[in-house]
Amino acid sequence: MQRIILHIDMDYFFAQIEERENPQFKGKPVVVGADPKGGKGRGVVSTANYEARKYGIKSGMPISKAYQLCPNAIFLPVNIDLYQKVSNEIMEIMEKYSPISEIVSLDEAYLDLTEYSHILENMRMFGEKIGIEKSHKRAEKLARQLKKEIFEKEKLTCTVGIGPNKTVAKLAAEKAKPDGLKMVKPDEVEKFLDPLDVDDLPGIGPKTAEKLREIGINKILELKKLSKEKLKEMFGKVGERIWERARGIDEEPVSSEEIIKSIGRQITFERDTRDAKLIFGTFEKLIKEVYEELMQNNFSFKTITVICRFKNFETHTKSETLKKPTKDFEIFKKEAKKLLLKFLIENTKLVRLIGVRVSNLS
DNA sequence: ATTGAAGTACACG
DNA sequence: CTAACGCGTGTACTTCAAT
Repeated sequence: MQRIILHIDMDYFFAQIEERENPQFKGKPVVVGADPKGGKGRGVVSTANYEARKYGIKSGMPISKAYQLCPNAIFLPVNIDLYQKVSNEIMEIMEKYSPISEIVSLDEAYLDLTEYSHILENMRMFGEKIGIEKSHKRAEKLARQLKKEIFEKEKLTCTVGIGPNKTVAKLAAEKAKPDGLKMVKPDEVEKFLDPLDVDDLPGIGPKTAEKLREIGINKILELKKLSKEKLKEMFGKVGERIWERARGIDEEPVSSEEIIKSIGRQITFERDTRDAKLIFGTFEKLIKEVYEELMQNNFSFKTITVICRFKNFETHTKSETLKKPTKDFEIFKKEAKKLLLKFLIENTKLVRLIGVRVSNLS
């Protein structure tokens, strides 16, 4: 079955909302993220608008580096409640366009329009059977309409990619940003993918891209020369997915069902520390937050994992799996603290980050 | 031989 | 002074042990 998948991606989402709320920011570099604290901040950039990007500022970058690049930018904290509210409104609009949708994050979603086209075909609307060509025309029209509705109701722009599957739709959107609309039809997939960089493909991150670069592979066209077996040998199971994606093959369905598999919290201290009072006090807060979320979902847990990152960035985990699933807060607290204490006993380095996670939920 | 547990690596938004 | 690297969640891998 030939599908028609849309990927909807809001443009520089957090920063665009801040521009909307504060029109005086328009045309100026805006950086949403951690507090730069005069260049000493420890967090990272969440989103930067295009003016800020001109200075080389990108999401994920340490906020201290962003501050170096443009100290005069407008630095704003992440107002997640506002972004969540706006996101909900947008997703509600989006979901009217198809019963098959998938929300990926606050600012990204997929829609499967195949059904829609299919229904039209079978209905023989307007007295004629609608062929694949017309289905694509209709999908594009719907995408334009969706963009228009989001802009009129929310005063925010987005980019829509259309393709035969999620991978191609996402890449199409990626290449059409900002405020764009791009359709890649089934017979155009190869021509579209070949010149792209390998790390454009979902599943290829910095490490994988570097390994490929080492053997002289930079573009997807070159990546296709590697056999499935070779990629499997290099990257395991992921390698096979890479082989498929390089050829525009991706059967992943658009699906809204999400199963929570773990819940956790972690925090980086303002300064590296060995202060037991501070460490355990902070740890209790994390435990409480995790437990609260656990109870909101009425979950039992079986496995507790404690994460500890030291001054030198070495990160370690310790975990314990209980005999039986439980929802008991005291057991959670006691076991988690026991694990954290082990770290503090076997290691005297300053602590940068601590975290706690529960999994094996039921 | 299979399963489970512990710990780590990597990816993504 | 000796660079700088958050948070939350997921998958997959390796290693080791128990059944």
